Amino acid sequence: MNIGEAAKRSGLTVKTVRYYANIGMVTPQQDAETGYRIYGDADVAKLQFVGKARKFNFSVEECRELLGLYEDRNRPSREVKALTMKKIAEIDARLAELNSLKAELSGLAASCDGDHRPDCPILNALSGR
Amino acid sequence: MNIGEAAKRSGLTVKTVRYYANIGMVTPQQDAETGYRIYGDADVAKLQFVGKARKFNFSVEECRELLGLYEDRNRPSREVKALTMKKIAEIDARLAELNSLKAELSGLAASCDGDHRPDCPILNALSGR
DNA sequence: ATAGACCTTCCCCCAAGGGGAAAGTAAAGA
DNA sequence: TCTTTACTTTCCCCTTGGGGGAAGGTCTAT
Repeated sequence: MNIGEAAKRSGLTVKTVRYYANIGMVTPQQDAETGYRIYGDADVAKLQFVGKARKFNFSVEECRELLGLYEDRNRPSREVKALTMKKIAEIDARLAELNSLKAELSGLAASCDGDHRPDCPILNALSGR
Repeated sequence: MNIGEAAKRSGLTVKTVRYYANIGMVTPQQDAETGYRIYGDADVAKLQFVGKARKFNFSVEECRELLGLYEDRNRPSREVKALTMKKIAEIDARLAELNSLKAELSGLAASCDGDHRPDCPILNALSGR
């Protein structure tokens, strides 16, 4: 099938599918005459795989790694789990960061009347006073 | 003072300070002869202000807006509070997203033995099986 | 034959700077 | 005074993960 159909079946955009081909992540066959990319069912499966992994916040490089593990029928599940745990740890770090940020901003917002008057504790805090 | 001193006092890198000058956020005077940027105390205060706002996750464009409000001695504090509340809402949305992501990944990780055997529920989930 | 829907490569764009080259300037030591 | 070193300038490419669009080739239907 052509790239449009592969994109539709995998739920990705044509641009994205072409990008994955360019970076060597999912490399379809190519029609020597027209230059058209030719996708098979296995390619579409890989595209879907990568699409899901991306939704799980894995970076493109991590997706490449996961895809390698996915294709290796003998790899230990340990490696996949390690990657997943690392990703969870990253999310935890980001959660902690955002939570403390939210607490600080909430504190600032609570101290600001938010009316027509110009006095603003938020700006005062930002300006270091 | 020169850009290096301004950077040190504001806690930013020289690159960042130069970038802020280029995009018109904090525009110092310039020595007509040497082309050196000349920063005053007011410029350093603005740089510090922007630095703090950036740490609070405000985008550069939002910092520009906050800086405008900061310089306008008559603006209503309402506007500043609105910007802050919007930022808090964004953080909340991101927190919700990350939390659900973490739940899904944790579920996957828990179902995976993570040993030497090749069977891996994580990869199975990603491949849609 | 020709229109419309595909496809290709190519190049620029986003945020928010970082890295580094080439060249000018300033300050301090020998 | 000369030289070294530190500092500054502009310029250009790099990052993530593609999006937008131009110019041009291809395919399908009428």
